[in-house]
Amino acid sequence: MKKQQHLLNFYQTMSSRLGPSNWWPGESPFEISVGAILTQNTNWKNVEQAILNLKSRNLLDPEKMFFMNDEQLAQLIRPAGYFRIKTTRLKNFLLFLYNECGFNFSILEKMDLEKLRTKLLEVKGIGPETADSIILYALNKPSFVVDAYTQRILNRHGIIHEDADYNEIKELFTSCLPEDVTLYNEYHALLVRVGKSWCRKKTPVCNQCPLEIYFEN
DNA sequence: CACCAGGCAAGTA
DNA sequence: TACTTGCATGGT
Repeated sequence: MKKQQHLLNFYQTMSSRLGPSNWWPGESPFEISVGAILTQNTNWKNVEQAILNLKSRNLLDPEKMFFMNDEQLAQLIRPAGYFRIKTTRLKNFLLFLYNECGFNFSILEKMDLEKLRTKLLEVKGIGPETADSIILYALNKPSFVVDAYTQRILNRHGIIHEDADYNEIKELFTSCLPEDVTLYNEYHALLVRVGKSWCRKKTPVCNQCPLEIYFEN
């Protein structure tokens, strides 16, 4: 079967079994962007606590965080792990925001997608997944997000080779799917939900994974 | 105890 | 260029 058909069937199977995801959890483009940086190689539960630490003090605000002392910010985001490096990464991103749009996300939304992505990738601490997460989930522009779960799930179903890199996997999705923000949003959300439940790192197969069930049919 | 979590950059050869 | 290591908390 063609890869495109597989990817479309994956989506149908996950969507019908799991229902809508309503992603990304977060109340504003800024909160979503902060979450995208904090969740790098980190359990989302830990990120929630870090964001709550900021929110409860009314400090989840780009200007306040920009001028916040590094040590204070580090202590607030500590539950998210890698807290020193992530403090620097957040500050780098905040400087980017100040320079590009004066902390006004609606200006970012008007930028050309590829130009924006290139500029985000120039920020130290923002790699391809974080950039795409910000573009897709905070700015609602169509840039497919690839993560470790995506790679693992596709690999175990023989859709991609073991060492396929980020751009190769991203290109597979963008070449097979219509360029649609809602579809990109929901597809990645579903893959993460499936991955969290069924597709651990050292488990050779995705036990009871909906996609396995799809393959049995 | 080992292993993992919605990565990324810097160091080494 | 290709591989390795550091970053760190909190849950199973």
